[in-house]
Amino acid sequence: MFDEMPPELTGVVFVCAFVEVRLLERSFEAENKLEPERKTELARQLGLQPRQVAVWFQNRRARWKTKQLERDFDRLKASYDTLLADRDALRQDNERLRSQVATLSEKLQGKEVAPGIVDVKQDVHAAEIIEEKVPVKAEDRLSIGSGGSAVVDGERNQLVDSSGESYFHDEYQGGCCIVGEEDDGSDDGCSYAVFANQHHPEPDPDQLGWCFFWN
Amino acid sequence: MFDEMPPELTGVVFVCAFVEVRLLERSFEAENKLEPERKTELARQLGLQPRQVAVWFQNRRARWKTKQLERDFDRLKASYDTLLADRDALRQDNERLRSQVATLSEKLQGKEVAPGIVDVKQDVHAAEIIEEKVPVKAEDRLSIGSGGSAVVDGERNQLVDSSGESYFHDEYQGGCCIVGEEDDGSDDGCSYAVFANQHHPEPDPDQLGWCFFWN
DNA sequence: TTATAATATAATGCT
DNA sequence: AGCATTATATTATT
Repeated sequence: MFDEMPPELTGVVFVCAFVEVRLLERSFEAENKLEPERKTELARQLGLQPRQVAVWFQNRRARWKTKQLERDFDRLKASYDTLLADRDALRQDNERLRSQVATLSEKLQGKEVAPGIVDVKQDVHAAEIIEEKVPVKAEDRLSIGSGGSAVVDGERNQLVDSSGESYFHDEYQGGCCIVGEEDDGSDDGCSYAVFANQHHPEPDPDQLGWCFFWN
Repeated sequence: MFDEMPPELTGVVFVCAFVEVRLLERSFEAENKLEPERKTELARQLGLQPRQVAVWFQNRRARWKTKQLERDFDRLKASYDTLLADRDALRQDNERLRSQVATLSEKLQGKEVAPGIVDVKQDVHAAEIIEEKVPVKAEDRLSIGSGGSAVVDGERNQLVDSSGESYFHDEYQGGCCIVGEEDDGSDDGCSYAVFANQHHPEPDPDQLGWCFFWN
């Protein structure tokens, strides 16, 4: 393994030899930045040039930043999925309420005229919203995907690469699966899960992958 | 500027001297990958080792990938913002509809009882859904933030920095609300909504905020 | 002016 | 080839 090592000053990992790198790592965890004194101290402990220690910290910061971007992406993705499900739920609820209003208004036909608000702005939110397309598979982006919230993706990706530029080869199609339980402590807790996606906020039998419940 | 240049083989940019790098860039734009023949050809044209050309392409691909991740993040962020605004609009509409239903139900007092759906799950979407907290300022991450869509942020960020590690100063807390409908086509469609978050896909009683149903 | 943060780039070795 | 890592160089900042 050390065959290729040049005779001159070698890399940090080799000098620090697999064990002492942790010293650098621990030091980095404690403090992102490197004060001059800590630098010389670390250099002394590791038998490296202070310059090398400084460089190591610089590169370590760069690495951290990249990883952080990946983490943030995954977090945002999860939030997005949640929010999407939330919105779709609201759409449906909205639909339900509209028909309810319609029903009630009908029943009021004999009495008074309905307050006149009923059918205004009927389906604004459901129909006119621009479809969002966002990248999906975080795992495809980098080898170390967080693995979270991959539950519902994957089956229905349509391989529509509209941009032709992204590493992502499929467009986000939506979909969410949530399982809950009653919080009142009752034992017969009914649980439900439904699927929907943003292109089909209305649960249509064809797109509806499944629907189950248990207790 | 060339004072510090070592006498031996210098870097690509120096040999290619500010103008000819474009040859590499153009070549890269045309084709991400580098076939052996193109490699030798480029090396010949630029007076570089084929090895150096290969390395240049490798590093160039890595750079591109990083940029791509940033672009994808910004895209996702924009979608998220749109979606958030969308959801908030739906919430408002929902409120409006609910009060409308209440009003209509009141007016019906003399006739029949309202269909029994009215006050169950009173304000689920508006009140009980946990506020999502997601990373906001894409501009803070990099100097070249997309700059768009700051619309919906800011009001609901709680500045809870649980990790203390992120460039973003607040953490996502999860929260989801799903509403479904029976897919059997029956008209009395039963709808459900449950809560969960990404850290607890399994509904655990402690984390489960609430659960409701109606029909 | 020196030091350093941030960034871009080159090169090496491993898989 | 892809990837992680180390190192050097440039620029902006303090």
